[in-house]
Amino acid sequence: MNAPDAVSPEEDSPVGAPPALTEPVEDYLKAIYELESRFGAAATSDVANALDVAPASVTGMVRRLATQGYLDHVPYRGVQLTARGRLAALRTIRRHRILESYLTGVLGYPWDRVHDEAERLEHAASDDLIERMAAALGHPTADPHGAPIPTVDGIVAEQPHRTLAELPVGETARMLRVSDKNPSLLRYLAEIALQPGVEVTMVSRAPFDGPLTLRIGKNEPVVGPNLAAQVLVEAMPSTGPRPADAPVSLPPAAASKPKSRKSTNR
Amino acid sequence: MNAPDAVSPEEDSPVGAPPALTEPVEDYLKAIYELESRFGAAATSDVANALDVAPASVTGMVRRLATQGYLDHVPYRGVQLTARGRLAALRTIRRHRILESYLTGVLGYPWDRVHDEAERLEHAASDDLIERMAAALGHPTADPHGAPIPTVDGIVAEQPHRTLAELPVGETARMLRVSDKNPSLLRYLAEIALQPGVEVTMVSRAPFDGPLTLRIGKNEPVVGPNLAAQVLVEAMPSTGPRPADAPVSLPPAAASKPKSRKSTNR
DNA sequence: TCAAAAAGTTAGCCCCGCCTAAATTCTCGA
DNA sequence: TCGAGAATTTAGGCGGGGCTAACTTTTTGA
Repeated sequence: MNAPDAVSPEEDSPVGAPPALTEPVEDYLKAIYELESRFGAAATSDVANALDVAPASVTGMVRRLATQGYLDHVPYRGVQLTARGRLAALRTIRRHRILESYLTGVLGYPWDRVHDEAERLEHAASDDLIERMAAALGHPTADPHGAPIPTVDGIVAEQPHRTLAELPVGETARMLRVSDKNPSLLRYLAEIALQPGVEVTMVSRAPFDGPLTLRIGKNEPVVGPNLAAQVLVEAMPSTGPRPADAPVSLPPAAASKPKSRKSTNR
Repeated sequence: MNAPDAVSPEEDSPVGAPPALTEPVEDYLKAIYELESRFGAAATSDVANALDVAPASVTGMVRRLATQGYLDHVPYRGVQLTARGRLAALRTIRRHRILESYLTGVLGYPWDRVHDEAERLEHAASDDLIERMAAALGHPTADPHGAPIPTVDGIVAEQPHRTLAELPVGETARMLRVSDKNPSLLRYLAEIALQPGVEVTMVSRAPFDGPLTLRIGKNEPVVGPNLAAQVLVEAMPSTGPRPADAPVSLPPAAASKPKSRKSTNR
């Protein structure tokens, strides 16, 4: 029997099953998503930089992804995810963050070493495995670095925030989040006990972009403005009323199981 | 400075770090290892069959792996792993089996569903992760299907065995092992409680290759000779003296943590 | 305003895995 | 022993993902 002309005789299931993206494709979508949410758009060179490939390679991949409906591409202008692309990206990000949570929460990984491992596992783990891990952790809403974990259907609870560098002298805020991509930064933060959920006070600020003195618990570490700019804290002082509209993602210091959590640095 | 002529200016570290095999390469080596230990040699068509690729593809890959020193290839004759290839294969197999053990032992996977998951994860998990999982399980020596887990330096404790089909009427033996690759078989075995470590008695045997009646605990399931041929049991009746030379791999029913283990089938 | 620099794209190429079709070699039974 | 059929290899291709070099477009600052 020959194919009828009405029904598209494509090979994949009608609806629901995602078409099984390749590893590089997942990486591109994830990187573009992150650039987009950071800068509003993703430039070719930024994507190239993020993925450590040549700009020409990005152009090629972007064209392919555009024809497949994952993104819109205006030549020389930039790239933007479609709803489809965004969902795919968020799926990968969910996997990544749940994996990071599991590795620290259950397997005792230090928080500076989970990124690379999750980066590889996120492409290999089945949905079933990811959900089992999430369940084992009590369905955490943020990863060990404070990044919110998207839901299965791609909803992310982004918290309003400012950087620690912006915290006025005398004010106290709760540490919210830090990038998972800089191991040595993470090791240092662990050393001064600056982790998501912890309260930090701006004690003083040296002039001309000089070092900042913080109070964290009983200690008063002095940090550079560079570092402080990478640490996100709550938008409002913790004494103020919490904004009721934004869904609250518990930072993992509070959200993760009372499991060991000893020695986050090695 | 230009390269001196004595030292090979290759890119990888001098010794110790394996050169990072691709996923297909790991699959080929593993498949060839398994065929070799089952039949003494690996035929092109068997490899093609095991990996579900065309025979011509196997020839191509085999040539490449031979030039890289993972195996010896005599055209039209067959293929054999070198020490290097065997070690690489065993590394993958170790990962696979530890993953299977972890998935059932910690994450509650039924034993018929771990194979596919492990098949993907084995290429992505770091050595560190694998060893953490092994440690969490108390360093098991066999996977949930009874297959021995190679050590880090590639030593496998193969147990002497016979198939359940060969067990004489009236004799009892301990179930040792079954392939992890046939989910429906595994589900059935779980149903009749025939799992590694369990004692099984051959009650009777119908003539002309007819069905076999077993005793497992209080039950007397009747199974076909086909099924029985796929189940490995101890070589010696459990009443005889255990051979002292062969290192004993505890089957996971005894070896794995007293962790839940509830509901191995789903 | 306008030219140089920066950013992006095209052209052309490579390697890895895989495929089919067409040889070639091996094996086995008549 | 010899020829058909089975197994294997070669030839020729393909797509994915990556690269460099050369070209175009955009941006920028003098």
